[in-house]
Amino acid sequence: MEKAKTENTELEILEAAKQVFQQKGMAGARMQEIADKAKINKALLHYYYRSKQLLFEAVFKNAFSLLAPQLNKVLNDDSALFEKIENFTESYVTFVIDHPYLPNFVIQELHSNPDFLMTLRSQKNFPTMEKFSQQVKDSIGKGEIRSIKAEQLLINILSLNIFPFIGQPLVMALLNVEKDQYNKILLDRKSEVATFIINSIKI
Amino acid sequence: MEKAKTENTELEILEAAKQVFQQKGMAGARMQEIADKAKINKALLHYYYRSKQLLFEAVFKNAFSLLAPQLNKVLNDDSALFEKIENFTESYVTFVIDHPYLPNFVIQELHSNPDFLMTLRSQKNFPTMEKFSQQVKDSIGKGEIRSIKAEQLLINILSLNIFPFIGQPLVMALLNVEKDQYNKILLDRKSEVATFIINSIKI
DNA sequence: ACTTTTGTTAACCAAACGGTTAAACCTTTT
DNA sequence: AAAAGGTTTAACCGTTTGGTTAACAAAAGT
Repeated sequence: MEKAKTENTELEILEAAKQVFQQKGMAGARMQEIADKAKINKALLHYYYRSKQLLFEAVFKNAFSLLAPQLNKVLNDDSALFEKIENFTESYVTFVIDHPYLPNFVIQELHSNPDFLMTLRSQKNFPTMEKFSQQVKDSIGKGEIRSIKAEQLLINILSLNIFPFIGQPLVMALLNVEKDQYNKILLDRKSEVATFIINSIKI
Repeated sequence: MEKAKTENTELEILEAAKQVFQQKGMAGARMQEIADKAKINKALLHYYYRSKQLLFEAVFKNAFSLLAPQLNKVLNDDSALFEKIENFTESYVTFVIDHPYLPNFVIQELHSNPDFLMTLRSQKNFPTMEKFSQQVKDSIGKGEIRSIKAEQLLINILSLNIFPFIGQPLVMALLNVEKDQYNKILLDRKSEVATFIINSIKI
């Protein structure tokens, strides 16, 4: 248990920072609030992470490293196309229930820090299109699906899965439903989305 | 030309505030930056809008009042279902090209101010589902489309149209394309999205 | 045992922030 | 032409913010 306390503090800071940054974003987050949530003195934040910017980047990279495997379920999984779409839709909903603020956080902050992607892309496990593109071409060749560009299909899959969470407040208002009811609608989408996509592309 | 100068200043402030708020959000926006962009003294911001909060609300309501008619093109237009989907997809892309930061801004800020919707919902022209729900039921009854819940279809339509803009930085990174190329992909979606949806639901 | 390193805190600091004030500057009214 | 009213500004104010310091406590090394 030598370094237990040290590593513990460092992780507790990261966990507290994750909560605050993901809910309020870089600009809205306060170092004092993070310190309070981690139950430590504010100076410790700087002892472990130097600056707000670096702490934010630690949180962001950590968040992206959780999101990337999800995206790879579409892009680099070995399963067949239809099965893959079903799996991703199923598992993405579960993923977001476990990390409610994460996708919104990543997408929002990428908007103000587009340069982050340059850093992330060089990292290993960064999702790439090649395998998925080939799979789509093959499926078209075999006559399993109609002709469609892989980029467009990918955008459609991501849109249908991710937007319902990001646009939640707006959609809830349009549908005029409360949180409980909206959650049921989201759970329905576990099957709805896959059906919708496959229906559109299968021959 | 009596009140020309006054109204001009007020509108120039609103325009400058729109740019700053929509790019940086409520928390990230600075009153000084808005004043600089409007080329006036910072005190004038408070002279016309009292506080940052009220100026923000003016910008937000203005933004939503532009977005609402777009949503009504799906929900309260008189055209037939397929035609409506085509029209919306076509006009939404054009709309976002004119107001690049707007949808992201509205959706993001609703996330931190869910209470705003209460205010907005009471406003006239706030989009409602009734007409669209009925239309979907009718289309199913006539055998034009397969059975699908109106809420799910609406979420699908909105997702496919809105997400490609909100998730732009992420999707650009995944597709490994630059802005020019991504814009071409977005323009392709003008037809792609409508085709995708109609393919999925038509019998 | 004691010295050195690592972890933690209270107090502090300069800069940035939203907001206010009082005076100057225009227009319009009389 | 001068009073009156609305418009604009420079200077200022109190608070909050990210970040630092110096002293202290707890381990680790010797």
